[in-house]
Amino acid sequence: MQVPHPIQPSPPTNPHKRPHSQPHHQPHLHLHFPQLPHHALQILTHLSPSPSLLFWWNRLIRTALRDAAPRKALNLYKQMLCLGWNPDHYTYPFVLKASGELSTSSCVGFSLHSHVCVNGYESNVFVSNALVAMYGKCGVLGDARKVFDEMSQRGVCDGVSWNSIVSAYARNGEPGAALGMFVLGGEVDAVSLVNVLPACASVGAWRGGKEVHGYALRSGLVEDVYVGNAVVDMYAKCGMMGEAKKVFEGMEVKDLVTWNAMVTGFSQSGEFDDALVLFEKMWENEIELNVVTWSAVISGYAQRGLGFEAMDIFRKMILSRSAPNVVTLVSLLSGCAAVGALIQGREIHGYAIKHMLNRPYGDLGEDIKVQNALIDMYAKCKSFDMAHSLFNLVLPEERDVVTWTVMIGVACARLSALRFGKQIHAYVIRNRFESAMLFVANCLIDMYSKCGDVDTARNVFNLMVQKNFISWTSLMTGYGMHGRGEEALQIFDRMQEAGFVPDGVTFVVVLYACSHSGMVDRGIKYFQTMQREYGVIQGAEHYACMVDLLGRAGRLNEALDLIKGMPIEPSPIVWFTLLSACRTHGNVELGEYVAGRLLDLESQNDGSYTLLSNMYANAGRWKDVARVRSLMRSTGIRKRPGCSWVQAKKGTASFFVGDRSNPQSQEIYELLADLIQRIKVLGYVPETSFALHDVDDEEKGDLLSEHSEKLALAYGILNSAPGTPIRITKNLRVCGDCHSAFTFISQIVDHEIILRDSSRFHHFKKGSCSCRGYWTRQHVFDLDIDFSFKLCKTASTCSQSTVLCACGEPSSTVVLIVTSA
DNA sequence: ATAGGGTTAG
Repeated sequence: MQVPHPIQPSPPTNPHKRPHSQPHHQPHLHLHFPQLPHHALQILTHLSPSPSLLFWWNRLIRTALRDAAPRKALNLYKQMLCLGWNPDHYTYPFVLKASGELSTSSCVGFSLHSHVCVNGYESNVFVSNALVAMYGKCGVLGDARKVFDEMSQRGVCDGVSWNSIVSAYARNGEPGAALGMFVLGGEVDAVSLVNVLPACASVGAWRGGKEVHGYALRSGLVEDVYVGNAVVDMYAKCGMMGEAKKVFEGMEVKDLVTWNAMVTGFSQSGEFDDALVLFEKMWENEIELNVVTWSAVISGYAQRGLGFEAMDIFRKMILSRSAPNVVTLVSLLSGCAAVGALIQGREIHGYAIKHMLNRPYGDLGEDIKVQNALIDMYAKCKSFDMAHSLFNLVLPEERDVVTWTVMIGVACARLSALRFGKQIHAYVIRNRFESAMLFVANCLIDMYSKCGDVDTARNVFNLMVQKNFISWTSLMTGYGMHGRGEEALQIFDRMQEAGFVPDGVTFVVVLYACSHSGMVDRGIKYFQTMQREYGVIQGAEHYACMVDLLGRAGRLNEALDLIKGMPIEPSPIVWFTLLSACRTHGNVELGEYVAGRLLDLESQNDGSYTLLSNMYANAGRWKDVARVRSLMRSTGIRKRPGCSWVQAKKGTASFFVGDRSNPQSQEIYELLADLIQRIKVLGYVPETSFALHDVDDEEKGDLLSEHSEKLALAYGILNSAPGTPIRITKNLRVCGDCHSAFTFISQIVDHEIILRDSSRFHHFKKGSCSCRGYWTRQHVFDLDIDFSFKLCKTASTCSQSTVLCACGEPSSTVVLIVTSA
C-alpha cells in the first residue's frame, strides 16, 4: 500500500478531478479538506507516535468538533491513546469541549481531568479554562469552582476564566452565584453579558437586566447579535414583551435566535396570537426556520390543549424538511394526549421508530423521554395494552422516575392516594433507588399538605428512612401552610439538631409561619438573627415576609419604614404585600401611595389593579373603582379570569365563570339553583357588592350564582359519594359571596368542603368555616400552573403530560397524578 | 500550523 506523505496531504495530486465550477487559480487547500479526515486517520494509524505529527490528530479532533460530532471527537482521542500517542496542551481543550457538549455523564470529564494532571497540563490557562467550562456543562459545580479557585490562587485568571465560572453557575440553577461572580469579575465583554443576562432572566431580576442592557448600549456591545438576543430573551422571560419588542425592532442585525426568542416570549407570556403572527411573518420573509422555531410553536399549541393544531404544524415542519428532535416529539405527544388523538399519536410513534429510537449511537437518556411520552399518550388515549407493551419494551435499567410515574398513573388510577404511596414505596424498595425514594416522598409530603392533610404528610415524613433538606423544609412548609406555627418552628429546631443548615428558603418558610400564626416578635427576632447568626443574606423575599408579618398585625407604618430602609431595590412583590395589607386594614391613603409605587414598577400586572379596585370597593369609594377600571380598559390590561377545579370520582373538572362546557352543565346549574333557594331560607343573602370585583358592572346581578367556585362545588356534590370531603382549588381569591354561600351549603349537604385559593385554606363544615394558612409566592405560582389545566380544552381530556408540558417539572407531575388518583 | 468562555424550544 502506498502511503502519501502526511505533511502535505492537501495539495491535489490530480488537478483534473476538481469540479468544473471551480476556477483553476483558486487556492485548492479547502477544496479537498472534506476528504482529509478519512485519509489522515488511515495514515496516522500506520505511523509510529511522534510529537511533530501530533498536530494531525489535533486537527482531526477539531474537525469532528466543528462537524458537531463530539462523540466522534472523543473516539478519536481514545484511538490515539490506544495507538500510543501522547496528547498535548492543544488536544485537551478540544476533547474537554467535546465531553462538555455531550454532558450526559461527567465520568469522561473526570478521567480527562486526571489525564490532564498526569501529563502536567493543569497549569495551562487554556486547559484549565476548558476544564471549568466542561464541569459547568456537566453540572459538576464543585469541581468547576475548585479548578477556578486554583487558577485564581496562582493569579492566572483571565476574562475567559471569569466568564466560564459565571456560565457554570448560570446554567446550573445558581443565578445568584452567577451574578455575584459577574460583579467580582474584572473586564466585561460580550460573552460576559450573554452569560449574565439569562441569570437575571431566570430570577426575574429585570432591574439588573435593564442595567446590563444599558451597559450594552453604552459600550456598543449590543451590536453583537448574541448580546442583542440575550437582551430580548431577558425582557421576554421577565414578562416585559413591550421592552423586548422595542429592542427587537431596533436590532439592525437579527438572526434566527432573535426571532425564536420573540416567538417563545409571546407564547410563554400568554400572547400566543402574537407569537403566531410573528411565526407567519418569518414564513413570509422566508427566514429559514429551525427545530427550535417549530418546537416552540408546537409546544405553544400543545400547552393550550390544541393537539390537532400542533399536529398540523408538525406536518408542515416535515414538509419543509426540518428535522424534529426529542423536544418536538415530546411536546407533540402531550398535545395528542390532551385531545385523545390516538391516530395522530400512532403517526408520531411511527416517525419516532423510523427516525429517533434505537439509533446505534443514539442518546439513551434522550430516547427514554420519547418512550415515556409515548406510554403516557397511549394511556391517555385509553390504549392501555399498548402502553403496557411499550413499557415492557423499555429495558429495566433504562426506566427512570418519569416512566414509573407515568405507569403508576396508568396502573393505579383508581386506587386511593395512600395505596399509591405504598406502590411507590414498593417500587423504590425493589429498585433500591434511594434518590428517587427521597424525591417521591418529598412530593408526597407536599401533596398531602396541599390537600389539607398535614398530619398524613407528617406520617410520610416519619416513615422516611432517609431525609434530606427538602424533606424538612416541605414538612415545615406544610405546618406553616396550615397556620401551625409552633409545630413549624419545632421542625426548624429539630432540623438543625439533625445537622441541616438553614438557608434563604428555610427562612422564608420560618418567617411566613410566624407571620400567619401571629408570632410577630419571634418573626422579628428570626429576621434579625438570620444574617448575623446564620450568615443568610436577607433578600427581597424575606423583606416581603416581614412586610406581611407587620402588615397583618396592622403595623403598616413600620412596614413602610422597613421597605424604605431596604439595602436592595424593593421588588414588586414587597409593595404588593404592603398594598394587600392596606386593603385588609382599610388604609386607603397609604394604599394609594403604595399602588403608585407598584404601578411604576409593574404596570402590566392585573393583580395590582384588582387589589386597588377592591380596596376602593371595600371603602365604598365607587367612583375610584370606576376610575381604576377605566384605566385598565384604556391600557388594555385584562383581569385574569377566575377558574376553579375540583376532584371527584370521574377525575378533575374545571370551570370558568358561567362555564357551560362541562357535559353535566345542566344538572350543575339546576342543583345550584336549588341549593341557593334552600340556603336563602336559612338566611343567606346574596352579597352583590362582591360581584363588582369580578365581573363587569352590567352583568353583576345574574353572574353571582355562576362564579367558578360555585360551579365546581355543584359538580363535586353531583359526583362524590355522601360523606366524602370535596376539595376545590381556585386560582384567585374566593369571592365573599361564595364564601358565605359555601358556609350555608355545608350546613345542608353531607360533605366537608375544603377550598384552597390563592391566599389560604377555607374549611367549611356543618355551617361554619375556619380559614387558615398563607401562601408564599411559590404557592401562588403553583396555582398558576394548575390554572393552565383549564387552558386545555375540557377537563375530561386534559392529561398530566399536558401539565408536565406546562410546568416542566416532574415533581409537580407526581403531585398531580397523586391528587387525581 | 492547532486551543478556552456565548443566545432560543420540552
